[in-house]
Amino acid sequence: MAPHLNNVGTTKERILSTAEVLFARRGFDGASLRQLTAAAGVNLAAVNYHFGSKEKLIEQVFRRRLDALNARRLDALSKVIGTDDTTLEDVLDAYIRPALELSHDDNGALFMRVLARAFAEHDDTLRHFLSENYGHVMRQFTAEFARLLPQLSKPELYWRIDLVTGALTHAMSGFGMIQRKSGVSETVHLEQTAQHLIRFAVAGLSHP
Amino acid sequence: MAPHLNNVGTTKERILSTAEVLFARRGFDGASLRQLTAAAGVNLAAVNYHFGSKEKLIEQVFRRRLDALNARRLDALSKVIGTDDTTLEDVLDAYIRPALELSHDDNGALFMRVLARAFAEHDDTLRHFLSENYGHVMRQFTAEFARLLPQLSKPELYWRIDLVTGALTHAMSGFGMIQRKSGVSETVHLEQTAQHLIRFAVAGLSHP
DNA sequence: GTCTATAAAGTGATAGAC
DNA sequence: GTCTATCACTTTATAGAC
Repeated sequence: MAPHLNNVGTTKERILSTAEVLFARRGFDGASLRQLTAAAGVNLAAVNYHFGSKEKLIEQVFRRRLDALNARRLDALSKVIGTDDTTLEDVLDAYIRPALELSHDDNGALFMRVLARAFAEHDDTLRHFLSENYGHVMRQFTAEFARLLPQLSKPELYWRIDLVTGALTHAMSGFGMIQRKSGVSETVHLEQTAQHLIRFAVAGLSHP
Repeated sequence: MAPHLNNVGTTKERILSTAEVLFARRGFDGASLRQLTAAAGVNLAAVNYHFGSKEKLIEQVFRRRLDALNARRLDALSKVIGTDDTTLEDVLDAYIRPALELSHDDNGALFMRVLARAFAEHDDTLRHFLSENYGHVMRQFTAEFARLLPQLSKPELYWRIDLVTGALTHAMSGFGMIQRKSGVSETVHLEQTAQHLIRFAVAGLSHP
């Protein structure tokens, strides 16, 4: 065996995949370009050649997953709104399910951990990047929550969304590592988890 | 003005307070001993003299706050249990209020951010240290939740506690930075926040 | 596009004077 | 208990050969 964690795909892809794993495990500061390029089986200089800097590599790690994830969220949302009988469950399903499904392919679960880390870091540069590029998604979901929960004041609603977001981010960063019982299929496990999270979020958002 | 962030107290105390601020802002890896000792207005060598290593300094940053915080939590818990009419609200109040009160003195709010960071890091050494030293607190609260929510299966209960913990950790790491409306006193603001969090947690734990 | 070599700065930790 | 000076490394980034 080669002394690499990752030796499939192009150099650029290998770097991105390996970065995801190491950023999840040791953080953005904790994972050095030397560890990363060694694990990816590429040359140290390759990161700067392909991405320009470590900072830009970090951005690309987010972009690779979030572009697809948020597109699927908005797509799912557009399919449940606009009718008279849209429920809170429907909207939450559109938000939660794409993230849970992401947790099932290759390193998707690790990416959710990277996301949770970024969330906790409170780093201004990163927050600005995320809000700039993906803020519209959260705004669209928030508008829908406001429509479905007209009895809540704006501050009250924002409080609850913030709490639910904290809970979901935390839960999803652990999901994928949770042992599912033998005899329970992957599909059923995902379905059960989705129902757990959705019911919790409904209770947290709509309690009297 | 001296070029320091912090120049009151003993050297050891200055290091601890400054470490709390910088660890909250830049993370454990992100804040170097050089930045830290410069900001504290002490000599670089002082950290190793007083604490032995950066790792042990980090442990002391946690100890300084968590010893008091968890003692107050257990004290509050002991005062509400044992009677026939203990409610879920009472138990959650015993868990949440000490943390919110901590957020109000000097850098307490920043410590909650350090805690949220540690939570997201998934670092084994740190998790082991926290579980070893403060795990009994969470176990005692969990036992009380189990007693008050007998209709929930063990896995179901653990799921919900995990989600609530994620929400509270996230919320408290932001608390203290939230602008309170002028005209609302510090005491009232804390009371309102406590009620928010408690009601959310009750809903999340006890929904059907 | 990939390599080696190296620059320039930063890291935790320590020895030894005061 | 505090200081300076320094060791031994690691960090990101880049210049220039292939």
